[in-house]
Amino acid sequence: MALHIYNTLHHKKELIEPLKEGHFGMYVCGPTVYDRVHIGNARPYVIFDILYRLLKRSCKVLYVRNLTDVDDKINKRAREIGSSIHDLTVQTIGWFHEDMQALGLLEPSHEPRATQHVPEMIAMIQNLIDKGHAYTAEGHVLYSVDSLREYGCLSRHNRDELIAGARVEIAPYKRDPADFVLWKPSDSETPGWKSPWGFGRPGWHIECSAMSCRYLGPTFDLHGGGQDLVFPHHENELAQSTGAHGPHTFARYWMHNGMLTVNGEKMSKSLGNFVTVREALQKFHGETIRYILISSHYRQQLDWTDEGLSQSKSSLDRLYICLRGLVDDGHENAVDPKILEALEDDLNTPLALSRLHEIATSINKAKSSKSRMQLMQILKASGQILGLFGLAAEDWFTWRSAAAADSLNDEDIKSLIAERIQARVNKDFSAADLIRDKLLAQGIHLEDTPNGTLWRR
RNA sequence: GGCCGGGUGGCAGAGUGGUUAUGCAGAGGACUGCAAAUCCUUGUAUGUCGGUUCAAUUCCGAUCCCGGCCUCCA
Repeated sequence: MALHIYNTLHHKKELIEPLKEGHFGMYVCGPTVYDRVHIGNARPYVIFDILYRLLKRSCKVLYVRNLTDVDDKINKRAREIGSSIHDLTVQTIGWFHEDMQALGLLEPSHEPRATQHVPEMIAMIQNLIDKGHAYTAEGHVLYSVDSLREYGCLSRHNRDELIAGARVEIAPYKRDPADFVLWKPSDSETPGWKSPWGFGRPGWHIECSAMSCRYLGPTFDLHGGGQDLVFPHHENELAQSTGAHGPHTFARYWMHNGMLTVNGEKMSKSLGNFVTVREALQKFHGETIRYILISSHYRQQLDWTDEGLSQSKSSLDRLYICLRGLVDDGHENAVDPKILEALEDDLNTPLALSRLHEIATSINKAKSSKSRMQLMQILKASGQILGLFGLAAEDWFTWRSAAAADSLNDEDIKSLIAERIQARVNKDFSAADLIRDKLLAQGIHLEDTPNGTLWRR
């Protein structure tokens, strides 16, 4: 089976066929760098990381994920904390990379920054003006949604509804309330660039149109992000790019992930109900966070709970227990075909995870050590396409969260285990059990095996 | 109001027009000094009401409820 993905543009699953055989170009909207990313922000990055890993098996993939480092929220935050915009964005980008690394993400091919592509944006805006898709008004350049018949086709909004929408900002310089800003004037306090329309800065959407074209060309394969970007961000990107490069298609496939919720409500900065990736990492390993993020289908909503995290931890423990004793021969191992099949069917990660557990069961039931080892290698390779099993099993079991930094350290644990072994040799089982209880109270699980006592957190 | 998605066992979460995943938690058994891990067994799950059908959790319609978007959003 070949890869099928649900295309937002056509509202159905479609066979993915690259524009250029053997090559694949994808663009994912990255963060606006004024603050730590939260778990909801991280969901698409994890999802598209898995798509990237899957595609890389058969194609040369150009994966572009931008960094938005010019935005009014950045300006506001910099003012609030008395930092320069440059320092704020550089620091936030550093945090972002730390968080993404902790979640086990591969680096994209390109991570373009908006501020480094202003000339491309200016050229594109000029192009839109020349083609009659944009107009200038009071130092602004606005996109005229009226100029593009298909405006609204991605989000299925029609023009009448947009005009009726109560939340549209009706600026006096707009010809139409639904027109959106391509370029706006800056004063001496806000960052800006010289342009044919005066000193100013780009609007929100133009950077993605300009940068996707710069790195992937006017037509490329797949564009993705969260469902909340469908309108207005992606609709407007589509309008800009189509206006500038039409009639060529912009992105051929659009892919959007469902929202993360907390107590059934969307996790968002404005509601204040968000958990930053950083905060979650204080208590749980990045792989546990990744596991919960892929334990439901990417287009479904996912409710973020502590219960879900601990279930994910337990599920991962089971898999890592199976990988104990695996001798990695360094060979590229085969991924289980059923897992590939699940992923190729619109990235069905929960089904892929269930298959991982079936393999785990067969490992535990394996009769010969040879077949056991073979299955272990399949399990590891199969998990890795999901971005799991980035650690050796023993490192997974001994990992200690920052939140538990004052709990027993490895040396304490080892010496208590040694004490207990001595007690068991002496048949002093009550002393041995006392030590075991003490460790368990600290979250340390012991396992007596024929080859000695194993422990895990 | 418009557009879109969803309601599955104690919890999480897939597939599927008939035999009904997977994990977590629970119960019983095997194993163990006892545990743990593991294996085996186990649990009358598909919001409600209709329709189509030999057969519906799955298809169709209605209805109730929940969530998302409608110019801050991943």
